[in-house]
Amino acid sequence: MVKAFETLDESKKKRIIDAAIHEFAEHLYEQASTNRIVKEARIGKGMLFHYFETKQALYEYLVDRALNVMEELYVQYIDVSEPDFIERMKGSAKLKMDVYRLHPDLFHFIGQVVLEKESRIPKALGERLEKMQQDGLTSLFSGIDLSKFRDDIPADDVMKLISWSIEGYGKELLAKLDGQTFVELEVDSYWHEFYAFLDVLKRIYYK
Amino acid sequence: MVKAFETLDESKKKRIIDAAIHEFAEHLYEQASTNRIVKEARIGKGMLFHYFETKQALYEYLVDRALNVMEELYVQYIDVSEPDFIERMKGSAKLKMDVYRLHPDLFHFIGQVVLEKESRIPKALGERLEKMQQDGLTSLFSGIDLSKFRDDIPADDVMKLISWSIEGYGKELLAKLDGQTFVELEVDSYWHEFYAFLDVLKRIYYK
DNA sequence: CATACTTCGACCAGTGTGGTCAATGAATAA
DNA sequence: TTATTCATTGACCACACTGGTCGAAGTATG
Repeated sequence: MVKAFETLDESKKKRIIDAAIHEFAEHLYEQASTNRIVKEARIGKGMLFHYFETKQALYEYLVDRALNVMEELYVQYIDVSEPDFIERMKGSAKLKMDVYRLHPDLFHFIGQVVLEKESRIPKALGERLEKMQQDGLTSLFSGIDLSKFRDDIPADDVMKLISWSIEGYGKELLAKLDGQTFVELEVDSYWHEFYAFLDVLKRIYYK
Repeated sequence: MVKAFETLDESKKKRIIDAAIHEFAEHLYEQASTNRIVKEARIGKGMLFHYFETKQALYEYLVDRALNVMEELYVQYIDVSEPDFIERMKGSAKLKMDVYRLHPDLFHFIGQVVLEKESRIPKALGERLEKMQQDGLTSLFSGIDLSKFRDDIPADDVMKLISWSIEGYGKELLAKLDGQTFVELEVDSYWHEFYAFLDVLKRIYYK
């Protein structure tokens, strides 16, 4: 029963969740191994199946948790009232990069869940996930003040071009940061470079 | 011995190669199953190990073959004498998309080979692969006439922005095309749209 | 008929799977 | 103290699948 798991002391709980997320982040459901999870979490095999009835139940618990975390972070970063497209993208990009840097396993885990062809998750969770993706899109592209864009290129194209450019920039940055650890100050300097990059994009694509 | 395999009638040979490439395209080396390969190729298990001594030998044969195909296509599409950046990118994009559409398994297979952390392939093959990647980069970015670019943005940044934009466009196009089959005429219309898109990029990033 | 080559798939030992359960330890209640 | 309850372990289970082997059957050629 999950009850027993919830009343566990925080550190052991975290160890188990981290180990499980890590395993499911690196393998699809079928390939993920409960043996490796208990080993990494440093608990006996029996305990895992005491807390969660089956591998599937564990998986659903993790998906639920991941969705909660993401939904929480989401409102913190995305400002749908901001009419400037690039400014709104700024929040979205920060969200993505922060999640990636702070919780890389969670990031990959959600990726795997989405990727899983035969959806493993019950309808309710699937709908929440889909809603999250849908909201992500609409909250990025709707209610934008299009009049700021240069008008020799259709607004839709401008938004796509800007998105792709930011995506490319983010990927390059992530590759550069890969494996490094950062003090706050250094991270700040990367954000400054990013803001400068966004200004370049404004110069290119705004009137 | 590979000799016996090479003297096989073409259709059976193709069936085996296709099945094997397909399997290694969808799984990493360890996860790829010789059982599934022989099943898909409709041959007995014994035959596979008659033609190739081990799974590893089969794998290396496939990598070699894939490299040959890629090297051949490569010279056909990339014109290093073209000084116009976007024109050169055009060839590269066509190469990528054609390979993806015509030989999607081969495309993914090479991806898996590159991805494989502990390199499975002998040094000689590894060097060929690395050379291919290296050449791919240098032949895209060196010898470009930078004077065409607008000069309020560093040339390096312009090239990156253009690359990212084309990449994004390609990904969107591929998603749109996913699963569809095309007669030549329809494909042409997509290329025309692509050329128009490249003209937009020229308008944006060239003087 | 004999010889050689092709083809098959049952079989091998090994590894790993999700899940169980008898046994022990530890804590609490009487 | 003893009795009871719950936490915890890891050996163990049946099963699935692995890369690779090999004896036998089939086929072609001499």
